[in-house]
Amino acid sequence: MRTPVTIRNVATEAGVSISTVSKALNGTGHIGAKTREHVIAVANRLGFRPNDLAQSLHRGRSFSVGILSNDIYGRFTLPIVGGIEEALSDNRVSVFLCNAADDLERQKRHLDALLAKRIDGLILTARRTDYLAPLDIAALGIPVVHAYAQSAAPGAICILPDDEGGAYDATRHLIALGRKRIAHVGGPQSFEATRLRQAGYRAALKEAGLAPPPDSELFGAWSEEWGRDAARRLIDGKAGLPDAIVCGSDQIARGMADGLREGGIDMPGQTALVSFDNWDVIAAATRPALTTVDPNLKELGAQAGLTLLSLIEGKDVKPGIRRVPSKLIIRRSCGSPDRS
Amino acid sequence: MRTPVTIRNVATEAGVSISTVSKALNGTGHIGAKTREHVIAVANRLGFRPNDLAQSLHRGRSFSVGILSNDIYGRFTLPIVGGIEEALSDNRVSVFLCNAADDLERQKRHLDALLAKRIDGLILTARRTDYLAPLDIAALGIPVVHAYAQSAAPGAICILPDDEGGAYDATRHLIALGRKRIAHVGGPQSFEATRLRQAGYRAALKEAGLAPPPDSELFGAWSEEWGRDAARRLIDGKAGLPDAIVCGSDQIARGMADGLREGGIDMPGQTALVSFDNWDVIAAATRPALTTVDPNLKELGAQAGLTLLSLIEGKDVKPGIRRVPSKLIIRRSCGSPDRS
DNA sequence: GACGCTACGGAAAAGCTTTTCCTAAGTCAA
DNA sequence: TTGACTTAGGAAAAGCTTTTCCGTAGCGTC
Repeated sequence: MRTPVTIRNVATEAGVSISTVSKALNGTGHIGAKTREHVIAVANRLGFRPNDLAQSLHRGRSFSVGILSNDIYGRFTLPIVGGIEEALSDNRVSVFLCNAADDLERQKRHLDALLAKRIDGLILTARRTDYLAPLDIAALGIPVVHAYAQSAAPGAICILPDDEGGAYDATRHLIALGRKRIAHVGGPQSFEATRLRQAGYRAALKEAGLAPPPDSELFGAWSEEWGRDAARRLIDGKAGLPDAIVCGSDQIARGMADGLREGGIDMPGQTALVSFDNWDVIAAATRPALTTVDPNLKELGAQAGLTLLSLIEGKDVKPGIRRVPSKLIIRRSCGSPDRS
Repeated sequence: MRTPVTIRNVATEAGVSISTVSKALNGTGHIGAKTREHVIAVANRLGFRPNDLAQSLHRGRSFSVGILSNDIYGRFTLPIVGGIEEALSDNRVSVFLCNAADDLERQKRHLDALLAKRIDGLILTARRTDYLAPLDIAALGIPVVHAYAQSAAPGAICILPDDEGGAYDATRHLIALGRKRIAHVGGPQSFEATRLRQAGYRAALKEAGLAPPPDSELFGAWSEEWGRDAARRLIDGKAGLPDAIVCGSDQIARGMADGLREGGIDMPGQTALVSFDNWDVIAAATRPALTTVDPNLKELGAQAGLTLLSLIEGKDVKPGIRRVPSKLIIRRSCGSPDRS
């Protein structure tokens, strides 16, 4: 392990003082052009890289932030963290990743370490959008943004997906394709996301002068198995087969597609499907490939990162919930020309 | 944004010098018990948290490391990074996450930032195990470990999954269950992982005095579609249906299972399946649920983290490739009692 | 030649902590 | 009472950088 080159090494080699090196490299003070060029050449030759820790000590800003995730293993985490990392690294800020893992003791340890490292700010992420972060953010003394998580703290800033708007758009899309008897098969009702997606579905129906068919708003697990069960219920139901189904997630939709196909239903001919998540490994592999609402999680992460940056820079940011618009990804399951 | 409490604030409040505060809090030097208790009480009351940056400057170690991932969005990344993070945070080391995204310019920027922040070490991860990191690690001057990636650099340390051993175990398991005509349906031959899994399958067959049935070693994409195609080829093949199939991934196996079921084949009765990845969203949802090789990626990450820690602490670590043993996760597809 | 102004670079202070060296006070033994 | 030793705490230096203040030299003008 090599000792990094310090400003003193450069000063000695260049035959000037350390303040001259600093000024030459930073273009500050008054350093003659010849001296400046000479110092820069020496610094480059020696591979001098200023010690960021020392700089941070002096400038009062570390150009690092923490991501404290409550679910580092969850599939939503990847695009969110990816979006955060990209937005911040593009702005010279490095990102610590910490996994709290639903463990308050671990969370405390991470916070202690991050605060000791004088991070400029913190982003909290969770597994589900209705997660209430158990954290006194005011006591941290640094800017905090919640991404895919909420907070009971006054003045909190939360960046969330637009579940209601996404379901509204997806249902509108089906209506625009001429579908009239549209069912909704959601996840667990205990999830706010389930309820918001249902609300968006209902809003679109209402606006079109339609109503949900009888017994066609169903709820179950976030699983393919529930999707297959729901398919059987809709095939066997007294109300007749819906001509379209809004599924609460790609997994449910995949089960629904398998169940309908095995029940002899042609998709999207007899029944069209749309769903949520744009979880590619599922959505693209389902037969037919799923038209699905992409919650734009990478963009959500990027907005969280940039919002935190604004806070760090002392800009005014309006507190509260901000919802990132989703995108409808068209594949075959809805029956419109495949645009993917 | 509140200014953090410094050691000077504590010294002033406690009526002692800053060196006394440092000694009292660290249990160094000679500080009387009464003075020590008083200083600690004041420090706690003020919420003093030593500035880690200043400490790092003095002690020459930052207790932070970098993870430079070449695929932050890939599904292998989650458990690897999770394992790294957990192992290191349990040892007081914080983890920077950086996404190089197959972009040498971005990679350079990240490295510059990390080296300036005087990280203690670096872990490189990639999307595939045969990725050769394009990096002169000797020039970094800090310890480096590769996790799920390789390096042409002499003395490099690479932690990889045991693809060959996992396929060997899975195939041995099928043989132990009495299967005799065992096919192999892998991913792209351009992947080292495909070739190693095939080698493990062949080793187990050879050891049992068996041979691959004719036309039963097939290769295609990492996709369900390829799995369905392969199912048709095996059903229609002249060699007769194999009584077991080793699939190169869960995705391939899922397509295989769908293809076989739709071709009227009973699984695991007529044909048993094993596969690779233990990608839960696929493996558990496949009908029948997949017996699959878990490459133990979280453990791989943990070992990478602990290996880096040993390097940082100046311990002797043998260079080269280290393979983390996999685990065979038993579900229904192999035909043995469901132990999951 | 004297005075004033500006460019230039060095020394010192500052940011925050830890460690070392020094000094004073207290205690004990002769 | 004196000398030796130990405890206790403060001042200064160190880690690495940036910034400010100061002094000197050079140049131009009167």
